[in-house]
Amino acid sequence: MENYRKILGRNVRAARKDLGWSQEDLAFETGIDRTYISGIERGVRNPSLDMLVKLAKTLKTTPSGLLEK
Amino acid sequence: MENYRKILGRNVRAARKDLGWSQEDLAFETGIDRTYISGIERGVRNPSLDMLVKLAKTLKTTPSGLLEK
DNA sequence: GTGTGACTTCGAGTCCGTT
DNA sequence: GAACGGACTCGAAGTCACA
Repeated sequence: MENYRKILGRNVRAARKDLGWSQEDLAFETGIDRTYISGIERGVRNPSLDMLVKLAKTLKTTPSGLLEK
Repeated sequence: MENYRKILGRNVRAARKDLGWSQEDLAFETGIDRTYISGIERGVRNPSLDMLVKLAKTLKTTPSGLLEK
């Protein structure tokens, strides 16, 4: 089973760095806690669809895009 | 804001019907409760990433594919 | 065969801190 | 700036009876 938490983590981190943001910046922009962002990027969290949508919007991509390998 | 719960619901229902399955069939194959499947298809639930992965695998698609418009 | 409201339980998500 | 831990709150997970 492919680990989609890891895939999501990689994609979030890449998209965030593309924007030149720190985790704290992304936390502020999304309104999501910074420790939670950290957990998502490390692949240890299991976020809800609403979270994926928030992240995707802020990172200027789509939920679908965040889950592509 | 596009409603990704509805998008997911539409895609799950379409993929399920493509396989000629009832909600009960899908519930059995995924191990998820039938009423929970119903809630996802109607867009009233906010499923986690792990749920999306389970559904995608059983429906022979990908989490990313389930979130495309 | 599906929609729906109500319910309990446990993990999603927040907030504080330290390394 | 980021990883990690503890304690907390609230909503997702999971189930049921009934329409």
